Amino acid sequence: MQVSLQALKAFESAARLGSFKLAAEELSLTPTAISHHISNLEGRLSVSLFHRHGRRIALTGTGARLAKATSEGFRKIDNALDEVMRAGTAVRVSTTSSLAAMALIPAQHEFEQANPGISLEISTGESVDSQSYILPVRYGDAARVEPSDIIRHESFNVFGAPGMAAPGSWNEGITLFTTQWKNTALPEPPLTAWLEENRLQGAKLNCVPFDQELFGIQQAMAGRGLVFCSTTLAKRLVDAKLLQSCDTREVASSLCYYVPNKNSFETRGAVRFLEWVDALLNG
Amino acid sequence: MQVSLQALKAFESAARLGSFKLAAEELSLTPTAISHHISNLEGRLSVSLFHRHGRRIALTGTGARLAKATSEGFRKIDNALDEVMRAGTAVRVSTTSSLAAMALIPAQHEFEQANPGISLEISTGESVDSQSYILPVRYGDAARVEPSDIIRHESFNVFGAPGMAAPGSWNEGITLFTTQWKNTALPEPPLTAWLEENRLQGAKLNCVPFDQELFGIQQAMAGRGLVFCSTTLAKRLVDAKLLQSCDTREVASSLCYYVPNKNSFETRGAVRFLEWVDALLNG
DNA sequence: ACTTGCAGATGAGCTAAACTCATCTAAAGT
DNA sequence: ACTTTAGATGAGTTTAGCTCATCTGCAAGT
Repeated sequence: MQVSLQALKAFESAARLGSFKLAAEELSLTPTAISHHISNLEGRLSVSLFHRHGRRIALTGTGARLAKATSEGFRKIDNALDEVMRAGTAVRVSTTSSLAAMALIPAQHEFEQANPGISLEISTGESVDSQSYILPVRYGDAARVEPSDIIRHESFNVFGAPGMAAPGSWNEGITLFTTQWKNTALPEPPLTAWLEENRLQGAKLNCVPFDQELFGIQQAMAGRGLVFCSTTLAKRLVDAKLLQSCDTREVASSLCYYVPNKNSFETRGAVRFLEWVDALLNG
Repeated sequence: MQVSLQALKAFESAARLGSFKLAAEELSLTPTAISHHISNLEGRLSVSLFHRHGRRIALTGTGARLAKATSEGFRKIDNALDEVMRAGTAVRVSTTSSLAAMALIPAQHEFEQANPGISLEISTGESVDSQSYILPVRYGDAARVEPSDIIRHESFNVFGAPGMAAPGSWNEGITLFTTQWKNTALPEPPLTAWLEENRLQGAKLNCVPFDQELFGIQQAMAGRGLVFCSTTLAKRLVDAKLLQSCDTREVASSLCYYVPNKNSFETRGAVRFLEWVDALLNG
């Protein structure tokens, strides 16, 4: 190889900082090493890169041109490296508020315990969703999604706080929190199917819709009524006895959680996360 | 330092060529070295960069992203390095056809003899002129040029082939080749001043203009007449006895050869060339 | 099915590149 | 004039990076 990349790195740093001493600090080397590198470089290129006026140095014209190119080149490489490095030691997941709040965030610590060295970042919101290196967990119509991308087919049931859970009769004018998505492309929660399945078509229900399942669940936990929601979201709360189902039978829906291009996520962290989330939701 | 730049270089090459073997050839290393570098890199980044299917390798998604950035980064650096390296070992000069053909090119070999390790490239033409790392030697009006940029104030005289050189009388209807620049911004060659200086205002001259001094000089050398041209261009031919002056007195002109921003050329080659060309034209 | 050849992985050992230390020089501040 | 600071220089030391030898697994030829 003609010129040493380390020498170039030293030069780039010295050129940018205008001092061998500072470059040495930046690269955790001695000023001597920088000096050697640069004179080596100047020798190989038979060009002088710095003017030396005693202890003061200044780039020559050629030096300045080279510095510009090396700085840009190394910056490009360093940025990519940073991204990749984060991809190796962290998984960045974006998902719906409800799944994040009810399932993923409460279990986040368990993931990190089970996978030391991989940190899990969970975020919600549109803006985060489609940037590169982010693993999006979306909620959608199973019929419109690549089957191999699906991580959980959703079922629904009615849940309530322990005291509320088993109403003597479904005709007492019970408040039932339901969900009405803002996004009209999403299939409706299968409330009529559930009423049929449980032979409660005639029940006297006071339905109160929210635009996110999360809110209805919180209302139910607080004892303000029952909630018709997905079993996935309720699971953890049921296990913790903060919520219980009403001896009713759950019904399947056409909703599912999925990860677009699931199989294209091949980093260690992403693979572990996908295994873990599968166990969490389906296990 | 976190990751080794040589490892990145190895990775970049392997990614681009799709083979450790070919990368090894490109970098003059053994395939083993490439393999070590890449597994080192994968270890440090805790990411796999290549899929291995037996003896076949393919980039992972992460690998492809990193490869794109490293390729671009290193390409930028390598290009700059190439340019600088040429700047150190070669001077690239552009100038007028006349100066190139009559003065610089004939003496090119002498420069390279006197400066081993520096090669001199001489080119003419508009397109070459203002690209970076090119040292342009231009012909122009001394009054409009930064004095420190001037390398030669031009004088003019009349020359002819040895047989032709001393006409018995200036009234024999002599053919005189002159120059009429295409570029009207250039001062005219000082023919009237020369005629006055030599008291030949009344001479019977058959003036034939060309748009470059070169052509008139060639005509004169071929014995077709005399030429009114700059002493710089004639000098070498006079020394070689291919041309001689007519016992007339030369006159100064406002024309000069100059190098824009002459003092900003600080490469070894450029400095040597400027010293040399000064000696060549003025010495 | 067996052989041969090829591409890459792995581990040990060696070499040269890269780093540091000690010493020196020149300029700038005190 | 004295001290301090930034860098140059040369010799000595460390370690990153290379090669060699060996091993594995696939694919193509016989």
